[in-house]
Amino acid sequence: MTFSLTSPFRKTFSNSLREKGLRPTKQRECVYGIILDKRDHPTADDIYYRVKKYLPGTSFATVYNCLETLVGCGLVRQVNMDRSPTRYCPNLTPHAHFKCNKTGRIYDIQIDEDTLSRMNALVPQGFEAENIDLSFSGTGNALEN
Amino acid sequence: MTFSLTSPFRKTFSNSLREKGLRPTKQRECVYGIILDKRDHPTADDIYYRVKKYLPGTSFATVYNCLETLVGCGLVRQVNMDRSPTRYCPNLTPHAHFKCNKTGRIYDIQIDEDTLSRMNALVPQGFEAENIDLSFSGTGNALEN
DNA sequence: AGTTATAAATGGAATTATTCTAATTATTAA
DNA sequence: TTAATAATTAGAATAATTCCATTTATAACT
Ligand SMILES: [Mn+2]
Ligand SMILES: [Mn+2]
Ligand SMILES: [Zn+2]
Ligand SMILES: [Zn+2]
Repeated sequence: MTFSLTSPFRKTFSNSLREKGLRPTKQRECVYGIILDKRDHPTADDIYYRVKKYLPGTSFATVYNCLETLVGCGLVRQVNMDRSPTRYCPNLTPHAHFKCNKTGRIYDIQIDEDTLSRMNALVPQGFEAENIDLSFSGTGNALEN
Repeated sequence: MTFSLTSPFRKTFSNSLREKGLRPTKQRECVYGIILDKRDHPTADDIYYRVKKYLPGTSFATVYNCLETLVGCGLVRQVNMDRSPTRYCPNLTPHAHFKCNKTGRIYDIQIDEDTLSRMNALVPQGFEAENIDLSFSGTGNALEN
């Protein structure tokens, strides 16, 4: 059994890929579905093992390939904290990340427009920022989930 | 010839180490001096080759050991952007980093108190942030240096 | 100064996340 | 269908960093 996206997500998925002349394969759909399904910022490794439950033949290289493709299409975002393995996030709104050093869990933190524009205003003249990255680490309650 | 710190820095250096019962070795002094000397956010690799000019017998492991020690003493900070090699920064004031995707150079960007406290205010109740990390990437003029 | 205890430095091997390569398989369009 | 092309696969390669066992340096104490 393959991992099937629900209608609205499947539409976004195949449109985004086809716009770039890429093919909506079952591996790509599965990887995307898994990232959407449990928004816990999984690593490639995490994703690999989850994908295997649906498509047992999937290789590690494929997971990395799919992730690169999905990032390239703007469907998911990479999250890097320190030197730990890259994590993947389907939340496309402007948001920061909080990593709890006790549990290792990563939480989304919304950024309001005001604070966001203040952060952007830090960038001096002559510089053009294409990307902002804000992350916190410390300890956080794990009440949610 | 060993890399010698100027008096005020040497004082900070040996005090910070001795506070933790650590020894101010010539390798540690050299690594610290190199990071202070050219504030270009060098990688361990960069630092290794610069150190070798002063202390040719230095090993890679030692550079990593010294860096870990200096970070532990709060004399330098690690800067991580994406998955690229860790860089080292002697600027201990609250500041963000801007990476130019064309040149690879990393620039310090000061953060004013106001913006800083707004960023801190994003952290929800129940979470205690020990660290903030703000980084930008894009294109920047390389006029300085 | 000389001895001893401990910390640090060293070279090389090991680890680990990620990327690359060459061969096979799937998808699409004609 | 067939042919062209793109994607997947297994495994090798890469690269930053860490680990390990040994040697050397440092500092405290005679
Ligand atoms: Mn895992
Ligand atoms: Mn270099
Ligand atoms: Zn997120
Ligand atoms: Zn800096």
